[in-house]
Amino acid sequence: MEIIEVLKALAHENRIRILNLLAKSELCVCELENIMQVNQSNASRHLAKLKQVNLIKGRKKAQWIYYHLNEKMLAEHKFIKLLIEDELDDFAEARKDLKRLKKYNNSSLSCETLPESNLFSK
Amino acid sequence: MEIIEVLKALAHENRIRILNLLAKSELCVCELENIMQVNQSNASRHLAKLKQVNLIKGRKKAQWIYYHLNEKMLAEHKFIKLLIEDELDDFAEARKDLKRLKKYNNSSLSCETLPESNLFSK
DNA sequence: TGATTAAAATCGAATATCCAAATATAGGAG
DNA sequence: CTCCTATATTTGGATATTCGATTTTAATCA
Repeated sequence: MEIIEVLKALAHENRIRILNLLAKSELCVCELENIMQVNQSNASRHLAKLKQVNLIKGRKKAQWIYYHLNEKMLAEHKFIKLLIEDELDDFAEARKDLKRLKKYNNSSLSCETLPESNLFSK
Repeated sequence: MEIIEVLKALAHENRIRILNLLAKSELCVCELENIMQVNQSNASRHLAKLKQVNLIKGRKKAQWIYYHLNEKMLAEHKFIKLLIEDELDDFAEARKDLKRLKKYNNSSLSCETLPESNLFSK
């Protein structure tokens, strides 16, 4: 594990937004796409970079891959945990993401029904 | 203060090495140049980026500018403090820098005498 | 089997970051 | 003032990163 590589992985708005969301709940690409309002290619690419440096892990379930934070990594590198938990409150975009996550959780949408919905009026 | 900008400033080997050194002692550009064995332009450029996001501060003394960590920033963003203090032990280049810093401190060299010395056989 | 769909990988283009070398600035020292 | 030296900035080119669009892979299901 090369610390500089981890820092580079952390130094992108979309990747920080993903970590912020995954800290609240496990999510798959299609959910991240909708909540963050980015396209599939973008979400997937940034997830790949986070996975590459072991910040997140994927868990396959049917045709979806649910991503979650790699707790082992966070335990071994406390600064990352601190960053995600304590530093994102005044990052506007991350706050909006949490609002949309809440809206999504309150709806009864799921991966199966997301495509035909327009919860966030794409 | 934009957290993403700070993360970008942190995501470079030479800048992390600078922070690692400044955590041990206040240093000017010519000292960093010698200890890190990079050229003047390189040291200066990375210092500028660190200063731009408020991670370090400069203190002018005669013709030298001595740089030190911005303690206020570290106090307000604990994850940075944790990163610098706890995560660089197994970053080989940073360890070498500390050895050279020690060697420099044990020598009786200073900014005045550095140019004509060849402590690190440039 | 073939159609559908989630996710990953690839493409070329745009943008950003990096570098060393050269130049500029600014503050002593003579 | 002029020369010298520490530091900063600019330049031009190389490399890296990012992007949306598209294609590929792999799993599901009719």
